Amino acid sequence: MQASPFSPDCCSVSHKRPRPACPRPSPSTGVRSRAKTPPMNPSDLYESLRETVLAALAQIIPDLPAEIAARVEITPTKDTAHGDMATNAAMVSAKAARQPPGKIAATLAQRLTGGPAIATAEAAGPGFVNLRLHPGTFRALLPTILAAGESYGDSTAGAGTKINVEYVSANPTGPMHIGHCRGAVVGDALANLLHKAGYTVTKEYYINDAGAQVAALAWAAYWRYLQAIGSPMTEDAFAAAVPGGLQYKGEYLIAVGEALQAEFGPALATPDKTIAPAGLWLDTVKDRTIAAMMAEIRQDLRLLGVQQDIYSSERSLVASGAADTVIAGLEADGLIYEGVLEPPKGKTPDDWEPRPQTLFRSTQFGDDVDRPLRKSDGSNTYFANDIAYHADKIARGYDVLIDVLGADHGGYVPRMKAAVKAVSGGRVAFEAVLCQIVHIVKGGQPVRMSKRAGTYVTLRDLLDEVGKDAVRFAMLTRNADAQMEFDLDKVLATTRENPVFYVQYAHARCRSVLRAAADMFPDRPSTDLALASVATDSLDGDAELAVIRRLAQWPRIVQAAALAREPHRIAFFLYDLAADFHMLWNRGKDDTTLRFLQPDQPHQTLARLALVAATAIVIRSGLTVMGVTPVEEMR
RNA sequence: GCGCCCUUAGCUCAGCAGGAUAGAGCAACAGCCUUCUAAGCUGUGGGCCGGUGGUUCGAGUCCACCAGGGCGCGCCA
Repeated sequence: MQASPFSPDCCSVSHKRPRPACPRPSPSTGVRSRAKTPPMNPSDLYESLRETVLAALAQIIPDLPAEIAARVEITPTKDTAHGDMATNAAMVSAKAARQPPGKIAATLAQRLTGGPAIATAEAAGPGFVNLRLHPGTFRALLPTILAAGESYGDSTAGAGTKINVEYVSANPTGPMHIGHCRGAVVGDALANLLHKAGYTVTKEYYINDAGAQVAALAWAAYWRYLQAIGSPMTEDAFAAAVPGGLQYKGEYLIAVGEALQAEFGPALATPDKTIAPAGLWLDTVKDRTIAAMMAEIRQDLRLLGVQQDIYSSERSLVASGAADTVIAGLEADGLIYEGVLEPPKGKTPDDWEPRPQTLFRSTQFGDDVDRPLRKSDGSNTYFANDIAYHADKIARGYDVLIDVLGADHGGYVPRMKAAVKAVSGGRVAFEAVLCQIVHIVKGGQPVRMSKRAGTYVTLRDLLDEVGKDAVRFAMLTRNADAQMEFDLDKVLATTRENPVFYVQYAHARCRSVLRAAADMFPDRPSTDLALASVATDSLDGDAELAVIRRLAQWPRIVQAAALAREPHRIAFFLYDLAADFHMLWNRGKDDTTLRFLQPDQPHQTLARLALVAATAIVIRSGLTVMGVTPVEEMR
């Protein structure tokens, strides 16, 4: 399903999964059961401060309900005049405590001031408590990051939850085009993100190789086969004989036709080299063509940096009888009946006529209307097979199924959600991430994709032109939910306005400094691990602390992005971190004593190297989630 | 006609599960730099968060209605 190869443009859109109001009780470890057993992550500074605040709050309000405590947040302040972090603890607990928030805030501030981590705490505004941390509290994070490496920021939020992310799932009817690539990138990055957040993740591709489209593809390949063996038929004559006409006229099938000729000789045609009865060749040609197309698609995906764990075939699902079994199961549950649907209001199709159909009672699970499972020729609808496919995933033990779909499939979501609920008995959650259309722009002009006009922009073309990293990063600089403009010129720009470049450049600069340091101080190991034990007290500049403050946010960004299923947040975080780092770097332009490497100041230099190395780790870690290569130097 | 999504600075977009004075880049304006830390730096101006009501101590964020844009609406996937 998803982005059919006929979608006019590119990708698609987003979603809005009804997020479980209260993050769902969660099977084993509560995703959010922090009220009881907080999944303390010692390297998450915000989380540990939260524990401190909750402890202090519990002394002021001993009988504070757990659901109130769960709403207590520690957030970075927007304005450093307010300190480093703020908590809403007093405001959210005011009602339960029957005290004005200002009073609670004042008491809380008093208790928090002067702790091991907190320098000052003061009540402010409508009941915030602003926290100012000892600079040493932030600096202490550097050894933690350096020792943890790229595992810094890993979360335990998803522990015990198995998630299947299905994405791309393009019809195997041709090479991938730019319309597929947003879903591919978003799905892949989302899966990486969920993995980092502690979920057990499977990346999956559903091969839609059972429908009429694939039959049409086989006919088209057969035409190329006839050409390969020197058939006298004209294209028009052939097209007239094909049910539904000759589709898929792209040249990419020529090689398939030639391969068929090489394997079978003239055996698939009549002796006079015209169309043989379909029964003699259709399945064979279908097999070979689908295999060829999938090889093509997998190659395209590999070039995009996407490698899925499982490829499931709709065709084999049907052939194995699994689809029939699942439908029979629903029937046994009384969820299937023969009935006649009402025509849609306001827009009655021309050829509408009431007709009894085999229907699934999706309305029992929140859908608008019941949905047909069989076509008039007796075969399954796409939906019917998709139910079976999702039932298969459910049987494989996942707790959450996420489908990354094109926006044009938004209407499909409620019925699939209903089906998953029905099949799993409500145990498994179904979520959809919808990707909006991407408009490709080049030189200020829209690049239209039209098969008829022959301007069929393939993913391969796009990758050749701008490269995998730029494509992936750019696709993640916008919420999947919203339409996006992809400017081919801008993603190649080497300026700050190109986030791909800007972030890559920050990482390259970090690495460059570390390489230079190795030359400058050959006797002082500058590995991450060695730097974890250097004294960092000299890091007290505003720009230096700004970078560390940013690094401290990484774990909460990962967790929030994973929970919201929004991988684009990683891209924005990296951009901000890169900006902080570049600013620090630029300080050294005017004032050379602020440069990282000071040949006569080894201790100060090592402290700065610790900061640089930690920054590189977090950038690398974020880029890895996005599937973008962290480069060592800019070329 | 119905349903879902979107609407934030001139432009492209953020806004982290309702929190303080709504942010960034580009463009504009004003300075600085001409560097081997190349692919600039610093600062300024710029907003009725589509509109109107509502819920709340507090709304860009939640609810209702309206307007504009996108997608979908039986045997296509």
